[in-house]
Amino acid sequence: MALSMSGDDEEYESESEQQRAVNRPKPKMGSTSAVKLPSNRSASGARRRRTRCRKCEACLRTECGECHFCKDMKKFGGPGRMKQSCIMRQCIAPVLPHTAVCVVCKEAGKEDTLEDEEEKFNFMLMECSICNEIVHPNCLKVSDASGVVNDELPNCWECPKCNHAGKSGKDKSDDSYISKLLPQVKTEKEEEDDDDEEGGREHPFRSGVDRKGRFGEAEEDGDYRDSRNDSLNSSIKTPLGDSDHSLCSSPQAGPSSEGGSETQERGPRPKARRKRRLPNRELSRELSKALNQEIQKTEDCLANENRQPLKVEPETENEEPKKLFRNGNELGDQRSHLKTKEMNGNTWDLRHFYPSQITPLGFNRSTPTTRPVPPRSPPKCVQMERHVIRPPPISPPPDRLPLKDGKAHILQREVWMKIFGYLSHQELCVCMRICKTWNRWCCDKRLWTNIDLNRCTSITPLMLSGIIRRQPVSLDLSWTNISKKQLSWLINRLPGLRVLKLSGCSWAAVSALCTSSCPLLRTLDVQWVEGLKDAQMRDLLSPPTDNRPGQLDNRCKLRNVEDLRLAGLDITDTSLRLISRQMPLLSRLDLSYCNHINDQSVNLLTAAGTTTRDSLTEINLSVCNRVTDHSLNYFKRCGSICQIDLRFCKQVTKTACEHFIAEMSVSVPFRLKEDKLLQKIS
DNA sequence: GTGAACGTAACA
DNA sequence: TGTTACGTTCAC
Repeated sequence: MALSMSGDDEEYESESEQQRAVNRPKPKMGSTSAVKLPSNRSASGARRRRTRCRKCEACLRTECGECHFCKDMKKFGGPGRMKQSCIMRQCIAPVLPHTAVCVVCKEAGKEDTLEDEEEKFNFMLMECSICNEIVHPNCLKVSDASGVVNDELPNCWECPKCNHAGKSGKDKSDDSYISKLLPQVKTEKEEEDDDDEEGGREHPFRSGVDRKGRFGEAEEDGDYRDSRNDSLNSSIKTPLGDSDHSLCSSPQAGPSSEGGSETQERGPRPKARRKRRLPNRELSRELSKALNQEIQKTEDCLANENRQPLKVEPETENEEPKKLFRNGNELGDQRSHLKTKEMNGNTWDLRHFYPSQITPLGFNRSTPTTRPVPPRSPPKCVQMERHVIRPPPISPPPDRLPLKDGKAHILQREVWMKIFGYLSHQELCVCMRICKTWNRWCCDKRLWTNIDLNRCTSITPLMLSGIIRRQPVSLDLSWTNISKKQLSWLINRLPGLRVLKLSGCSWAAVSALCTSSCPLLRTLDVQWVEGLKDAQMRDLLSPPTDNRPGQLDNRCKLRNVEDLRLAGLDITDTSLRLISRQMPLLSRLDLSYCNHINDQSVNLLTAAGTTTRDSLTEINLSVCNRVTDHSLNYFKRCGSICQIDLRFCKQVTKTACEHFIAEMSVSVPFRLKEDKLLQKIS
């Protein structure tokens, strides 16, 4: 490529223009788009394309063949126009290409030849996210300069020059809002870093506790004990994304600088740290006021650190973060009931009236008329789609916790991970505030396989990015006011999602499933979804309607679902026909509280030639008042049936159940676990 | 605002 | 040389 990596704006532009003139006299699309600078005019170097790390979990995957981009590929029968990587193979840590060299010495990265962590850092190539220049930190002869290492992306920092000049990926001069808020938060960390330096290196635990205490802004300059208590309190309010604060604005780390960057300065060399910008006390006050807004900005910061161009959208819903905090304690921790006092009565009641596992207790079908109306309009999440939120790698470095004296803690990361595995998500959020290393470790997706946002009254952009960063296998968004756009955004970024719970959401939101492909989904919970009837079910189960080239796929989007929860829906046999055809792996089906379900429905599901006849193992027909004793005869056809829930079916008699058990006992022994709840004796 | 399209960097 | 896919532009 003829582009100069060290060239200034003019040089680059002119060259780019030349190319444009030569290669495409009449450009239809972008010309040298892959290397053309973003609108950031302060950039001084050509932007270097990054490439796969080839090591991360995503890189090691094979193409799914199912996603939008795979379908475009020629190998999968598409036209090959989009030229994008499989959604499942989006590299978590894209690296600089092998051809990248230092703009000063023209040499490649030399960290591999060194042992010492800090030396490694000084001799590795670092790309500035602002000016795009790639240098060895060691080659910068700037004294008393400070670079800010991007924790999220390998070999990425804000170089001392840009950092010193106060430049940003965003044009601060044009955005007083950001310039007012983001730097303040950074400064908070900078203050600590400065303190660290002044007082020598601090034990990471102590340092971290202070940090989180201040960050949560519970108190100003509280002592250790106070700040610990405060942090615990604030942790209860910790939102999903909140703990990413420290990750996002963590000034240090980077692949080779982990720990090393915490060591003392070495002469005039630039080092990765942040500069003091505000007195801490003043900052704390400011931070207290600005914290809510800053949460959203943190995500912008995060995205910015990922070197994605993004627009800045001021957070207009100032009270949002409070709600976010309140709901944060829901995260996967069913043990917590702390939030119930703070929730409105309606939501509180519903939480208790509609457990996810329906256990009919006599309440009737009319109850759902008090379906929780989302208390607020869905929050804006427009900008979320511009962000690339990269999930943290499995087993993020370092291997051991760096200690005050420069040594490493005796326990290895995996031992810590086992310990973290015993903690609730709330407690993990506390841990994430302790120190940078714990922050990284606690974000490991193995600790977040199940994220529960059930009944969060407001799903915010920050929460969405927090979810993406944790890549859960199971996600419960039941009774939330998530919007279609948000859900679509989520689904497309959770390729490994197996369990999705959307009960009580609106059809408007759930309809996102119609346009998104989630081939790995095994459990889908759409019970009590408002407006979900036969017509919507057809949309949900029918193949994609996109007929553009490469988009042809006649298979059901939910063909691999094994567990389908449809309680409380006004669906009829029309839907059941579709289900029996389109879901060959369906094993568990919940049709409780479905008033239109009758014997004929059961007949359909168990008819000869249907896959459900053999695949069904559990069926819930409780409180289906049109189901009669006759249905039990149909269930005798099912080869794999293990549980039939007919509780509170008015037209089903205990006698019929006992008769069923007696007949089946010849081949498959059943018992009555409860009244009209038939269960196979294993 | 969104996503398709595409030039071309990166690499085998 | 062929393939993959990053980063950008622009039509809708």
